[in-house]
Order: sequence, then structure tokens, then C-alpha cells
Amino acid sequence: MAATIKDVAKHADVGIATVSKYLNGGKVLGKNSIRIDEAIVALNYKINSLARSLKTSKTMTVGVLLPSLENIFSTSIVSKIENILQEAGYSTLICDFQEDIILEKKKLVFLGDRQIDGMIYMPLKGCVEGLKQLQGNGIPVVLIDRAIKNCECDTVLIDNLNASYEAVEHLIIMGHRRIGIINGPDTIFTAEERMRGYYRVHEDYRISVDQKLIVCGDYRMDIAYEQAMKMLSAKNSPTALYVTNYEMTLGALMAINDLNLKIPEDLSFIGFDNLALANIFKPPLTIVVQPTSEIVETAARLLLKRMKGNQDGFPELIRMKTRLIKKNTVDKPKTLDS
Amino acid sequence: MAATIKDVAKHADVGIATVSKYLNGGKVLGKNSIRIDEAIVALNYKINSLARSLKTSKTMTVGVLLPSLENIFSTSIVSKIENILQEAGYSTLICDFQEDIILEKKKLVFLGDRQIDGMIYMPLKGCVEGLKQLQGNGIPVVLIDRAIKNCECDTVLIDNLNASYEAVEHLIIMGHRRIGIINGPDTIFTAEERMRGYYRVHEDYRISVDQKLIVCGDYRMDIAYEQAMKMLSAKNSPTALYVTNYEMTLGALMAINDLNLKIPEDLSFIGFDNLALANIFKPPLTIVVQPTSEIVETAARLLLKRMKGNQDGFPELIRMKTRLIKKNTVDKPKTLDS
DNA sequence: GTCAAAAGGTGAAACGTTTCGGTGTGTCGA
DNA sequence: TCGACACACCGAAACGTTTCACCTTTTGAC
Repeated sequence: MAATIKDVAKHADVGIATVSKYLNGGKVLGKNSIRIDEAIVALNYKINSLARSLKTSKTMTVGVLLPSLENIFSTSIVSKIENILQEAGYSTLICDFQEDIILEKKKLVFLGDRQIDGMIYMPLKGCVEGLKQLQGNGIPVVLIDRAIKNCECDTVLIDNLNASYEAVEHLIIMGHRRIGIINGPDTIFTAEERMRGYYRVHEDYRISVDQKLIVCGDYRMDIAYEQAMKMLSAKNSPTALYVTNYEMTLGALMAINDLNLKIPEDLSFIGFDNLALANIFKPPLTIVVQPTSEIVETAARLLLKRMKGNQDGFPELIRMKTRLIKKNTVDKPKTLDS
Repeated sequence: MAATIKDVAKHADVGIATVSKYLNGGKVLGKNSIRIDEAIVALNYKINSLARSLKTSKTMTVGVLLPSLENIFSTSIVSKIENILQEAGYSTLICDFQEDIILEKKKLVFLGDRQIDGMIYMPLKGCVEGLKQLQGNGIPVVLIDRAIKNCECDTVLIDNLNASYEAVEHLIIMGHRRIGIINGPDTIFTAEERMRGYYRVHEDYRISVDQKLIVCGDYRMDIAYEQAMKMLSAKNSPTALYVTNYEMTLGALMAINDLNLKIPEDLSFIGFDNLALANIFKPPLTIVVQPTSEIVETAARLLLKRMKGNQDGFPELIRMKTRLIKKNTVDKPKTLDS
């Protein structure tokens, strides 16, 4: 039904190979290029990317594998990646695995079978075998946000430890000694690092850590809400609270509202991510922000480089710095208990 | 390098056609199926979906084309679509066009050239020619959230008019007569419908409309912020405000905060979308919520049906109902000016 | 005018699958 | 025992492209 390169060749009265060469940017005689162009228009010819891919074994498609699409961090990742890769002619195949490690493996295999040219992967557990197989087939993978242990792989992430360090340090300097943290599950890379920052700054300032002020959430809003409720309504509750991702920040704020705690009078607060939203709260939130655009852009450019065959410095581990945006939710504590 | 179906056939000592038939669920002798299975494992054979697609001209890929990925509505759309289609064996190719009508057309063409089997499309302007061409090639398209005029196409959207009607009616019943609306740009289908609902309820209750209380925003937060600032700080400002999407709801709330207006004492407020977030505000927001899951599920199932070749009832126009969630941001107005 | 080199043109083979038409084997009733 | 009929098997052709290896034309220095 649709016109093929043969039809174009016939219509333009040139050889197939000539048309192919022209389509791929090769040099052909001026008059031939004109006739080919005419033929293409006349026949409404579209190149069949399937046939081309079969021959070249390049699909010009990259897979993006994420734990979830339903959070703001993932969304901006996808959006940015798509736009950068598109410019380079690549399509973006999306998979999310709903934070489910069974599904994680399945979708990794699925993408692998789909003949992608490369992959951006934000692991949950981190499916090492699947990853190695992909790499074994010559498909470059760039990890984003989270590293996987025992695995040689390009990785772009943020300096989680110092992100926490800086946030908690700010609270300490303001005089807080009982600082609560609602963190992600300790099985997740980022959460573990963020926790370490919390501990380290306590150590550096010789402040003892109260385990009651530490909770492992699920990076999800509802759980964080309940955990915040519990922690903040217990006796000896913290004078400041630090929450380590956006969804949990919302959950914690909801709890704070429900408990009628005033920020920063009753409780100092530092949240995470989403600058835009932080400003609509009253008072505006002090938060840790990730350089999302830069992370994604770096990862995408690295992947493009690898897909071109450039293996310089493999495996690269790139760490980006977060920023602590100081607004109005941190103040001196009311009572100074050591 | 990788094993082909020929290798499998040779290893299993059967014909190529037999292997192919078996792989596609056809009947083969028991002993043959065992030997083929063995061969597949032994050679680590993976079917080459490219070659298969070339032959069958089915790519098992659907395109998803959206104005933007950076808002909560789009995100849940993508996530749901991906999961439903994946179950049916389809991959999801994502494109967003950054609310840019030039890019919209370009990406539509891009997806068309990529030999997708179907498409979910949330139009901005609505690129009719591109759409018709796709359909002409036998590729089903399901529009979501927004219809396109003069275009025969399956469409799944919400009853925008009655969404607004119901929200504004609620305000009217509570006694409000000066009700502000911050709406999307009137070039956008949903915004136009939502506006019509605003007018109609005013008409039905014989309340005259003050054009000063109507603003066309951009469905974006920053613009809405400024527009809300202006409207609410003008004299004769409204006693109630209705905002017609999520991002603008945030922007308006930010303005309300900055103006130190108390909700609902100084101003009644109805927002849009995102139930989860609505609850963390203080007081919890009265909002209009869309049945996002149902919309997407309906659209995805419809697309699957079309891709199977079932053309029953084409073109279908499916409208879903919104719900008005009444919380604590609507009260009687302080002063009753007619 | 000659000839080598350069530039450009060409069909056929190959990528790995599905499917068409044809062949072989086994079963079963008469 | 024979024919008829399923049933499953099988190789070859085809999908539309790229690329190899070869061929033709043009160019320009002598």
C-alpha cells in the first residue's frame, strides 16, 4: 500500500541504493536529489523505520524505567529526558513498575526485549542480573538518582548525605537539639545516604541522637502523615522536623495542620523538593531542592555519548549538589532542652 | 551474534515454520514443543520484535501525545495508560510538546512516522490534518480530555460545563453573588466549556455577570498568581473564587496567602483536581475532582478495542462526571451585596 | 587525446520474522 | 488393504531497508 524506496527509485529513475544514500545524507548529483525529492512528494513516501532498524539494528529508541510516575520528581525526569532525546532523534519508551520489585524485573526484561538502544534507569531494588545482561548486549544504561551496589554502571545522583547534613546543621545552628527526621525506607539508596547525613552532623556537633525521633517512612504521603502524627503528638516531641522527600513533606504538613501546630513557632520544619509549591505555603517552606534539570540533562547527555560508542571514563559516578532554600519555617526553638 | 529462529529450528531439528508457529501459540507435537523449548533456552533465543513487526506491520506500540508532562493530571494519565497497555503487551511511546502548537504538529508527525499501532492524544490546538492522516493510515486515535472540532474521532472527556455549574451553584446557594473565576485560555476546549458552565448557572439564577470577575489564565501557576492578586486586591473584589485547574489553584492560593486573606472568612474558595493535596491545606479545600483513573481506563480500553479492529459506534464521545468535594473553604459571604 | 583517480550509480544480498502452498504421516471406516 | 482426511511439518518468498562490491561517468593533469 504505502510507497517503498523501490517505488521512489523507479519514479525518480535512479537506483535504490542512490535513494538510500540520499535519504541518509550521502552525496548524490544535484539533479538526482531533485528528482528524488519530487518522487518522495509525489508518492508521499515515508521511510519505514522498522525495516531500517532491522537492517541497522539501531532502533533510535531509549527506555526509561522508573519506580513510579506518580510523583513530581519522576515527572520532571520524563519530561526533560523526552525533550533532550527527541532532539537527537530518539523516541522514549516509558515503563514504571509501581514500586514493585517483581514488576521491576519484569519491565526491565520487557524493555530489553524491545531492542532499545539505551536506557535510563531509576532502580528500586536494582535488578543486577537484568542490568548486566543489557550491558552485555552492548546496551548502555545510565542510573539516575540511585546507585546499585556491586554493579559497574554510569550513575548520576545527588549528594544526599550533604543535603541532609546541611539541612539538619541549619536547624542545629538555630538552636535545635531534638530534631525529628522522617526518612525513606532504609532499603533505598537515597534514604540510606540521607540518614547518614543526619547521623554525621549530630556526631560532628556532639549531639546525641534519640531513636524515637527517627522514622523510616515509605516515601509516600499517607504513611508519612501517620508517622508525623505519632511523633509530634508523643511527649518529648521534637522542636524541629526534617522530611526527606516531597510526598512525605506533604503528609507531614497535613499532620502538622491537623495537630494545630504553628510553624515555626511550635515547630521548625524543613521539607524536600518542589520549590514552586514551597512558596504557596504560609509561611513559605524552607526546603532542600534537587537540581532536577541538571541531573536529567547530565544523564541524558551521558547516555547519548555512550550510545555513540564513547566509553570514556566508564563507569562514571556523577554527584550533584542540592541547595537549601531558607524561608520562614525555621526559627529558634521555644525551649532549649539539651 | 544473537540466535535467530533458524538456529532454534536447526538445534531442535524441526522446520523454521514450526518454531514460528509454536512461538505464536500454534499447535505443534508435544515432543517438538519440548525440543523447541530446550533449544530456546540453550541458545538464549529472544524473538526479534523488529523483524516480526516488519512482517506483520504491527509494532505493539502506542503513542501518547500530551501538551505537557509537568502537571499532575498528565502524570496520572501516563502512569495508568502505561500499565493498562502493558498488560495487553503494548509499549508506550511518550511525547510531550510543551504546550507549543508548532511542536505539537511536529511530534504528531514524529509519532506517525514511528509506525505506532494507536495513539492517545490530548490536543492543545488540535492538529487536524496530522490526525486525519493517521486515521487514514488505519491508526486509531483516542482523544482525551479535549475534543477537536470538525473531526471524527473517539473522545473521552469530562463534563466540564456541569463541573463548573455545580461548583458555582454551590457558591450561589451559600449566598455568594460576586463570584470570581480564574479559567484557562478560551482557546482551549476544556476552558471554554468550564466558562460556559459559569455563565449558565448565573443565567439560571438570574444573577448578572461582572466581567471584571472573569479572567482567562493560562492553566499555569505563575500567571494565575498575578491574576488572583489583581482581582482580589481591586475594589469590589469577589466574595468567592473558583479556579479551574490544579496549577492555577496553587497560584491563586499563593496570592490569597500573600494578601493575608482568610479562607473562608474573607473569601470562599473552590479549586480543581488533586484530592490528596486538597486535604493538607488548612482549612481543607473544597474542590472539583475529575475521575482521572476512569477517564484513562476508558480511553485505553477503547483504544485497545479499536486496535483489535472493532469499529462499533465510531466515533464515540464519552463524557464522565466530576465530583464536587465539599470541605471547609466555602462559607456564607460576610456582606451580602446583590 | 590519454589515462588514472575520484565521484557517483547500481542491483543483489542480507537483516529475522511470518505465511503460503505443498508434502508427509497417521488414523479410521469400509 | 485401501483411500480419504486430518494434522502437523516444512522451505521459500516476502516485508522494506542498508550496504557491499562492482560498474560508469566525470574530472583534470600531462
